Amino acid sequence: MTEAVETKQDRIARRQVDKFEGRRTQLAVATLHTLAELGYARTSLREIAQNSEFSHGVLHYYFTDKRDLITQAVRQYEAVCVTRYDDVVAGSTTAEQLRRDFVNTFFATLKADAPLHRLWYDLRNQSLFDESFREDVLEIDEHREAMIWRVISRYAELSGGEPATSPVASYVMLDGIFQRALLSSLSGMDAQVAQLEEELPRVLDLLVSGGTQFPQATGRE
Amino acid sequence: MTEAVETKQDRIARRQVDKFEGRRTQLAVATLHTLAELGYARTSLREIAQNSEFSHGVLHYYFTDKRDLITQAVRQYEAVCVTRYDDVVAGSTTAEQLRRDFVNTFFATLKADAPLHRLWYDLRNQSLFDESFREDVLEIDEHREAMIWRVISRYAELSGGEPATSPVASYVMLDGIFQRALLSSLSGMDAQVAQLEEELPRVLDLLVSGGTQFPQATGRE
DNA sequence: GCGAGATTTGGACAGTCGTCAAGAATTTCT
DNA sequence: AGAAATTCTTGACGACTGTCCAAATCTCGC
Repeated sequence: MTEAVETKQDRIARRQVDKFEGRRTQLAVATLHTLAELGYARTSLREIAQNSEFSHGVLHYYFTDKRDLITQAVRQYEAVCVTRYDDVVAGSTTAEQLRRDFVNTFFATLKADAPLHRLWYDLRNQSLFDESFREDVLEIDEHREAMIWRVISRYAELSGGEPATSPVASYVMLDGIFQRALLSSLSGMDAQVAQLEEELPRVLDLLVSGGTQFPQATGRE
Repeated sequence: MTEAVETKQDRIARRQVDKFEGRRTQLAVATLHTLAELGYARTSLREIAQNSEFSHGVLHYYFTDKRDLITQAVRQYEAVCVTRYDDVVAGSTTAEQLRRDFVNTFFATLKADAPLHRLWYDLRNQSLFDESFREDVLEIDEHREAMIWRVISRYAELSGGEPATSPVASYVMLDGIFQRALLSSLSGMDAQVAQLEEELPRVLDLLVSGGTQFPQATGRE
């Protein structure tokens, strides 16, 4: 039988593949940092390499393309961003606590991860021009929407209300607030950031108990 | 007196200045179209010149910089975009009519001017990385906010309600819906665009009559 | 219609870009 | 330890960028 030999070869091959994948993610992380710093338009492969411990040639050893590299970096971003409010949802036992923790986390990540967030908006915008980004962008946006919907539906549950809008509407409205707060924050307009922070709890109430209730209150469609 | 002579020279000089400014706006329009087509990251001066009837060298005769040129193009955009709902506000006599006309205009320009809108979001995002764009972007965003607030406050007036959020919150929430509808539209996800269109009237009601009323109902602060 | 000034052209420049390949350096296997 | 395979560096390439400039063309007052 060749089984024993194959498993041995497989082990070797798998270890090599793992190492290969390890370097890929390592370089993807360096790419992510460079993109967050410079934005898509001004990020070059040589600049990415300088933010890693390798030279620029190695990027074409691990990635076929610049597109391949950036796509991988975007996927790295997703892993970081998409579970941001899960602890808030899991750890809250009252509506007031959930609302407070959500608002705090919202503005904490706004300030702490501002470069990463502006990168996301940059890449999402690129997908409006470059079709090859669209698939990944839409998938990440779905996950972000689901993340927000977990907050909204849990808040409705705890407060005894019903969501007032669809999942997608809830997400994009809160995302609009986040984008504006990000722009204000990076522009040093602290007063406006504070105003939005003060107003966000009221918006949350608007989205779950205000006005006519959203017809289909169940999840995605 | 030299007055007669000066007015004559002035006439000549003014005509030349007018001609100069005319070319500037003409080239700024060509720039706007190129940017809307390719996005900021892939727009080059030679590409802009090809979309005009001149050669690439002439751009440095009328503009000092690439930045100067793009800034001028952005200002061109503002003139087009910022009065979009004024007719809707002026021509509506009932809340129902205003709501219907607003939603229709909202999705009409979404589809008709999609390239222009994605350019705006592209440039607004650039300002997150490039400080030199921020001033113009913030000014345009203020005008857009004021434009939306005219709709919201008029709708509140006609419906006998009060705005439920601040001007900035109303604007960014509706803008979030617009961005998402734009992405969905460009991605061919017509069902989602239709869903948002169907939901927008309810969102509008949420923003003026739903939940607790916004404390300071007057204009900008 | 002439001539001075305004306008436009097209090429040259110094950089930077993504991509690639040849060879050095390193790791891994026997 | 030596051989084989891998990983990484370095330099080169053609294409493209923003900028600048000398010369060609055009405009318009006289």
